[in-house]
Amino acid sequence: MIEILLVKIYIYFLERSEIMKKNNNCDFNINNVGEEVELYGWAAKVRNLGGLIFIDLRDRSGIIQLNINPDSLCYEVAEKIRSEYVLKVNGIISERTSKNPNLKTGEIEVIVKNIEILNESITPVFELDKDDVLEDTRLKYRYLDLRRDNLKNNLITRHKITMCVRKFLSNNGFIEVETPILSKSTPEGARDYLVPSRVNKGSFYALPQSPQIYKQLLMIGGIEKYFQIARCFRDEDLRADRQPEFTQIDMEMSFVKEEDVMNLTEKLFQKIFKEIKGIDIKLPLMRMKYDDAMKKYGSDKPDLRFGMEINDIHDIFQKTDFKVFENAIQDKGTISCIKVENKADYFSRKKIDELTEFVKTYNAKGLPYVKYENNEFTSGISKFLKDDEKKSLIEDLKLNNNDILFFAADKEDIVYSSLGALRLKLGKELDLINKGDYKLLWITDFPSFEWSEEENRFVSCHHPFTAPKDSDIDKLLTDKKHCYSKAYDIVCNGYEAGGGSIRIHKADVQEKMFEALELTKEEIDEKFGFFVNAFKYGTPPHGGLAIGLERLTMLLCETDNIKDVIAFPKTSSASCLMSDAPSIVDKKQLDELKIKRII
RNA sequence: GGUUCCGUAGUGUAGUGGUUAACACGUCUGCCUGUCACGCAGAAGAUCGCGGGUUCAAGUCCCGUCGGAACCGCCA
Repeated sequence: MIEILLVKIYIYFLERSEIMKKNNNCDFNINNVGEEVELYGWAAKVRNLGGLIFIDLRDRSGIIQLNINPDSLCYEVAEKIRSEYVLKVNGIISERTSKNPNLKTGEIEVIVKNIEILNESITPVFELDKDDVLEDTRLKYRYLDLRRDNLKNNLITRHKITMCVRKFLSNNGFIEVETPILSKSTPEGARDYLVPSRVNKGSFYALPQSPQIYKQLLMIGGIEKYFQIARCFRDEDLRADRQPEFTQIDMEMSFVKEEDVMNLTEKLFQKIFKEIKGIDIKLPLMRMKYDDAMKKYGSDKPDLRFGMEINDIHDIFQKTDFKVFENAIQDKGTISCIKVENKADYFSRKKIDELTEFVKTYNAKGLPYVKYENNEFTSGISKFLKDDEKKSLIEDLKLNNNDILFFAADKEDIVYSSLGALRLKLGKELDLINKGDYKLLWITDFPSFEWSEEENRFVSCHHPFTAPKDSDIDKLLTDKKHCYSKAYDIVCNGYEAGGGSIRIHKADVQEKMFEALELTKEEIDEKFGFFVNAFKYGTPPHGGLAIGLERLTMLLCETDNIKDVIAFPKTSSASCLMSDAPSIVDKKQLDELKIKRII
C-alpha cells in the first residue's frame, strides 16, 4: 500500500515538475479551435486593458495571444506579469473576435485557464520589438538579441545550410572527420592564435587557420572523400565580413582534377540555393580567369550583378600629352576607365572630390574624369584629350550623351584595385544591384605567387600546397611571376564564398615549392618535416575546397555584416562585449604554464 | 600599424560656448473589458565614456585616453 502511495506521490510530482515543451505557439491555427493546449514561452508584450489582459506569448516559433479574463482564477497572477517573464500556460484555443492579419496565429487566441510564472525577468535593457538598437548594445546583451526574429532566423538559416551540406556530401560518399584544434603552427599565411602547453613548457600549440594539412594527411591516409564543418582561427584584424574565428565547410577528395571538385561544389551550391531560397542556379557556372577578372573588375571576387566593367584604354593614349597618362605609360603602368551611363549630371564637383578621396585610399593619386555632354567632352581632363583620342573613346566605349568616364593611370595593381573599388561603390550608390539577385562564378588560373613588398620575396597566392599548372612546374624556381596554379575560387555577389585547389602530391614538387618560397632546409624540416615525409608513402592525387560558412550564410540571409550570422561574435578589436574575453588570467594559471607577465 | 566617423536618462536620438540638458519609446503609479505600436493622466529616471586643458562660463572648443563602427595595410 505504502509503495503504491509513494509511486503515486512520485508521479504527482513528476507531472507537476514537468516542463518539457510539447507544442510550439505557431503549431496552431483556426483549425485547432476548441483544443486544450499547454504552452511555454516569454511574455513579449502585456496589454492590460483594466479588465481584459492580453499577453503576447513568444517562443521560438513565434507569437500567440493569451486572453485572461477578470473572472479567471489566474487573473491575479496575470496582473503581475511583465516583459520577458517566462510562462507556462494552460488554456483553450479559440477564435478571436477581432483578428490580426499580421500574426501567423492572428485568427486565434488562447483563453487562459491557468498561468504559471516559471521565472521573472528584470526590465530588458532594450525593447525586443525595436530594431533601432545599436550593435554594441545588442552584443553586450546577445542573449536578448537572440530572442529577436532577425538573429534567430539567421541562425536557423545557418543550421539549414549545414544540414543541407551534411546530407549532400554524405550522399556523395564523403565522411565527416574531425581534425585537431590544438595543432601545429605554420609559418606561411595568417598570424596564428597560440595556446601554451602546460605539459611541454615553453611550447605552444597553434589553433588551425584551416585544417589544410590534416585533410591532406587524411587523403594520404586513404579516406578518399572527407568533409568537416571546421572551426578556423586567424589572428588578423577584423572586417565587416571577417571574424577571428569562423567556420569552413572543408572538403577534400582523392583522385580528382579541378573540374571534379568544381562540378561537385557547384552542385552543392545549387542544392543549398534551392533548399534555402528556392532559387534555381543554372550549371555549369561561368569560369573566369584570374587575370581577366582583375582587368575587367579589378577584383578576384567580382560582383557580376551589374556591369560597368573596367575598360582597358591603354592603347588609345600611346601618344598622349596628358602628363598623368604619359607617366603611367612610361612607368610601364596602364590606363583604364569605367563608364557610368547617363549619369554625368549626377556627379557634381563635390561628389567627384569625395570619390577622389575614396580612390586615394587605394593608392590612386587622383581621379581624372570627363563628361560627355551634347556630343562633346566637357570638364575634368577634357582639354587634354586629342581629337583622335576623343574619337577612339567615343567609338570604343560607345559613348552616349550624359555619360561620364572615370580614369585611372598608374601601376596595374593600383589601376585595377582603385577602379574595382570605385565600380563597387558606384554600383551600390547608383542602385544598380537588384536585391535578391545571385550571380555565382568560378575564378580560375590564379598565379602561384604574389610579390610581398613587406617580406621582399614571392609568397603563395593561395597556400604552399597548391599544385602549379602541369605546364608551369618548371617555372616554380625560374619564372615565379608567370607560374599559374590549379586553384579556383567560387565567388558570389562580390564575396569569395569558397576556394580550393588541386594539391601537390609529389614530394619533389612540394619540396621545390618550399624552396621557391625561400624556406630553408631546416625550416622545411622543422615546420613540415612530418608532412613531406608522409608524401613519400604513396600520396594519391587529391584536391579540395573550403566554403566560408558565414559568408555563404550572409549571402543567403541578405546581410553584409558577418556578426548577423554568428551567435556570439567579436567586436572589431576581437573582444567579446558580453563576456569581456579576452581577459587577464590568474597568476596561478600563468605560473602553471611558466609564463611571466611583463605588462 | 594607418585613415575616417561615433560616444548625452534603460533604449534610440536632439542639443548656436550662456536658465532647471530636450523628445520618443521603455519603466513605475492611477484609471480603463477586445487590445495587438492599446488608450488617458501623472511620476521617477543623466558622473553628457574617462582624464586633463582653453574660458568669466564646456555636453558643446582643444589634447590625451578608453570603448564602438567602417575602410587601407593585413587576412596563404
